[in-house]
Amino acid sequence: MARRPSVTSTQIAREARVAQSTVSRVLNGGSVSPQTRERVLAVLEKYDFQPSQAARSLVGARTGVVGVVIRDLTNPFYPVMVKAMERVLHERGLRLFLVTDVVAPEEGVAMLRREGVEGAIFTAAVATDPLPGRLSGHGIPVVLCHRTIDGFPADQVEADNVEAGRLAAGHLLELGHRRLAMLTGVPGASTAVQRGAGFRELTADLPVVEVEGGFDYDQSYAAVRALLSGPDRPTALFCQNDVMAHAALNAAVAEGVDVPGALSVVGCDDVPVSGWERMALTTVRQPLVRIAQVAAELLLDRLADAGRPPRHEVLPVELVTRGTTAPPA
Amino acid sequence: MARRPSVTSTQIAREARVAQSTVSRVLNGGSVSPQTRERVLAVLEKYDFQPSQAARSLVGARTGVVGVVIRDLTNPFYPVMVKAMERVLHERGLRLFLVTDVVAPEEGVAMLRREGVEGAIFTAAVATDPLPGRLSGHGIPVVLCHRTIDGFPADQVEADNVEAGRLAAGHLLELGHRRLAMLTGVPGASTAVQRGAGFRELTADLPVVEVEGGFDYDQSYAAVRALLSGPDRPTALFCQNDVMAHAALNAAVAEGVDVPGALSVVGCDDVPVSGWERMALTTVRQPLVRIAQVAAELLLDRLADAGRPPRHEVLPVELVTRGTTAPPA
DNA sequence: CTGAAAGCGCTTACAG
DNA sequence: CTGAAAGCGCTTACAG
Repeated sequence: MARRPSVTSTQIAREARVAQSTVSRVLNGGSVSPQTRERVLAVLEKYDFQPSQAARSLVGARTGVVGVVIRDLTNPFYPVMVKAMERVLHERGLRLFLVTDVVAPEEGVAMLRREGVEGAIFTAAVATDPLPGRLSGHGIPVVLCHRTIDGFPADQVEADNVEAGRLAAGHLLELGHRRLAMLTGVPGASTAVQRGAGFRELTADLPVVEVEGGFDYDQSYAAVRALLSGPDRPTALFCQNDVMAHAALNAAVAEGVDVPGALSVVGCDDVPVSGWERMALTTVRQPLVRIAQVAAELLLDRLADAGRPPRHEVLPVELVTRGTTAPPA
Repeated sequence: MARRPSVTSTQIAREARVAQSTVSRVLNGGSVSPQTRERVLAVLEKYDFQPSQAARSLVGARTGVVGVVIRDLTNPFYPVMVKAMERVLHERGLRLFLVTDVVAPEEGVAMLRREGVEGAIFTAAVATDPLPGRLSGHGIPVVLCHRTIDGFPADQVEADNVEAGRLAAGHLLELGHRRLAMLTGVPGASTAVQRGAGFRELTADLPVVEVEGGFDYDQSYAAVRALLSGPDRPTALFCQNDVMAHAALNAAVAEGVDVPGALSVVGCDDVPVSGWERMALTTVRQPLVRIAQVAAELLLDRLADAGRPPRHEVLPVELVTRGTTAPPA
């Protein structure tokens, strides 16, 4: 049950006939004579010694841990981001501590603080979310990634979601659609707000049926089935993210509605699955990996210079036309 | 840069006019008089105090951290497992430290040791993998989950993969297929070996074309396109996991091969995507979530009793018939 | 270059 | 019930 290191630096020191601080120096690149270093290294290797992070964190200036708050790891979107962040963080010797929706939000913040994270990246904050504020209130740097909060005094990075909405609307309008519907995301999420705003900007003179999908597959599937089986079925549907668009595509099959023959569907994100021949989703691509990288880099920069004014990066998006859109019948 | 707790238990103690050890006692449920407890609790709440895990781990009997080694988080398979494990581990107050393929395997083991994990769950070990052995060699309990290693002296849990192969073969044979192909996984992975063995058991008298997909989408996609565009195209294809089956389904579209009209496809796993109307993959379901739960439980039991003989759980599978299989033309 | 010492923030016996 | 003290395994000045 007790989980104590099998060997400690003190034991290494004893066996190498040096002071414990000398072991520490060869471990951390302090000045040590070649002979001594040699001797210590030999013992280090003999035991395959690994210094305790707990002790290091406790005494050192930094813990080397960065928190990453993910909403739902099973959304194909997030693993891609986590991987990208992990790459740049790991390169700089930082470890990452994942907090998912398995723990309650409040508990998540407590965990991050107990863990002594040097900073945290939020990937799915909503405007009303008190957590990022609470963390930075405790002096821990926060980066808002993918979803942002207007006026939040921190580094933020996101796609040009307004433009994404415009691109989707423009594409559908150009094809000749006039009976439009929009499957909306989580109320209050910046991505939902912005994508919706962009879409409405170009469709202001048209009635657009709005249905809430909450960025969730099951909710969207049910909502779209209801929409398609009801009266006044739209000829085109803009989904505020790809997961909802996939749900829509499948719901259409279930309802016997041909896509794109009887219904055009546009998504937003361009996750890997959307490129599959069986899905062939027309969507607006956002630079997923790049967004995650920038988030990690913003945090790194912040850790290097706490006084730097916050930056807000907005990355470009592009329409990817595939097989789910066509002119109305 | 320095990441020190904003408040320490010593400061709390001072403000509450008690000894630091008393603060520790109210935190950990030691015996404290109601009045004293009240007073300390007030200060604790005032600062929203969170004790340092580093200090706790260093002094305490346990770190409360469990390692989970994941091959590729972007395979839809693993997030589901991680989530399930996290649920049961979190319930018992354990945190989980994720190691993905972003770090080199050797480095992964070193990280787990530095982190002082009380145990580790491997989700994608292969027979030749030295890592599980190395970890348990350092006295750290290991559980093999999903993929197992024959004769490895540790707790293991997996699906009945041999039966899975049999079910797939039986289904295809029953439909009347005689020109079969199999898309194989990572050589040496128990899942690949067992599913392959089960499939061959029922098809021993038939020539079965084997193509290596390595459990990887891109590799499988390329392999299946080559297979379908070549001579002697099979009428049925068993894919040793769903990701490869999805690749096959999409490759078939790319090659203009109708499924199930000209080609039947069977997968293995039954990940969520396989149930989508657009995919409708006939597959062998393995109890993903249950496997992950059992893995976590096995580790918990092991931590409670290090001397218990290792258990090896094999969970049942079932055929899920959907739209990608039919009699040969 | 090297050692002795202090101290990080806690938990855990040990007295009282 | 409560406090004083030891100690977890390290890093980091500080002497020599």
